[in-house]
Amino acid sequence: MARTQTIDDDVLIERLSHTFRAVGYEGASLARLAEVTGLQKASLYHRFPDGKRQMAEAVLLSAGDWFNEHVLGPLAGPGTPAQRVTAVGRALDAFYDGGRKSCLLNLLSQPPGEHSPFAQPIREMFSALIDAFAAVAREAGLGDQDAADRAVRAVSLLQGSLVLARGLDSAMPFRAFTASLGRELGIDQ
Amino acid sequence: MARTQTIDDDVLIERLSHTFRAVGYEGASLARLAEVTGLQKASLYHRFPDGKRQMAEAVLLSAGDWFNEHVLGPLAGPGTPAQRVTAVGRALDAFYDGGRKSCLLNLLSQPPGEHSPFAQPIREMFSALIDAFAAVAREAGLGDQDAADRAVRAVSLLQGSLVLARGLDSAMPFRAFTASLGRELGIDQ
DNA sequence: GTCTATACCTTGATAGAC
DNA sequence: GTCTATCAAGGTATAGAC
Repeated sequence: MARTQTIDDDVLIERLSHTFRAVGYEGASLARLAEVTGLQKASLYHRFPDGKRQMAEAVLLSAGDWFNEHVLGPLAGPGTPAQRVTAVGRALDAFYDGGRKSCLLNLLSQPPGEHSPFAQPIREMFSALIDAFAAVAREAGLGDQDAADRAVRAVSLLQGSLVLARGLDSAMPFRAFTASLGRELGIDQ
Repeated sequence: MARTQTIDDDVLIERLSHTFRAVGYEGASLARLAEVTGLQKASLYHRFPDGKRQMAEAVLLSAGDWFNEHVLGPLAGPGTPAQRVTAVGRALDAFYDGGRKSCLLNLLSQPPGEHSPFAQPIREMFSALIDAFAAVAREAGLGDQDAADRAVRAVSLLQGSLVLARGLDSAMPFRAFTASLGRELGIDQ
């Protein structure tokens, strides 16, 4: 035994993600990451030779893939704007577990020093979500400027409702966000 | 020398606050805190016998005082709702330096273990701000439920715009928030 | 009240056996 | 591919002189 992989890449990433989202980058010590994955630290380094930073990058990349498939894709896909936004609301609810899980883009925004290796992917993912919201709002009939403003507001609301949900230890703010997303983007429901 | 206090309590707290808001709780090492305050670690422990946790608590308390004086007070004070909200918008702009500084309530929400010593004050401060926003919205003529919903949205927008401002490295989302605060609370401008 | 010096522990990371 | 054992560095915290 132990010559073959004991834990699948997907499961591994999932558990790392869970930990980073729960305690943040600095709070996720290697000892903790080893514990939640059931691997020893040396085994984690075998999978991620560049260490913790690479683990977080992999988690961020995985989250980006999920977002592309379940959020950005559907937003640009078939169906009426209302249908698409409703589907995306459900996807976000699943992704953030009804407001119980935090967003990596928030948690990874404040760690190492000034030039974080996560800064660029974070910026890109925020921008992509804003653009996708703005596009669907334009499709629903809004002008360019109005659609852009509402898209920024919608992403702010998403992030802020998650912060508030954690701070209040209540799912309510996030539920209010998902319920209001369509209206926020100027889409009749 | 060195038998008398070399740095005033207010200045000390201010510099600690600046650091916690810049790099978060775990990112704020004692070495760093000593450096920014100009004190040695042992001197910090003389001022805060319970160590780093107590420093963060003091910073949180100080921020709470500032909020009471410049935000919660004015919101309940004299003037029309529109005037009060405008003044509070300016205060928030100063407090968050136009979106360049983060919110302690976000940064301190995710650190030590499950039962953070900051959880309760954070919850109370979020609740107080929501209540204050709701009260002024009711004064402006909104119904109880509508006012409560909008207050939660306003606080979510505040937090989210700060997250987004940091992630995008742009003041725009936060500026958009302060500009829209009155409208958000149902107040004619 | 602040300092220098240090104790002690946890951190991220590596070496080498199996 | 995973393990045990270990390392140097940096973390929080303390002792004791001035």
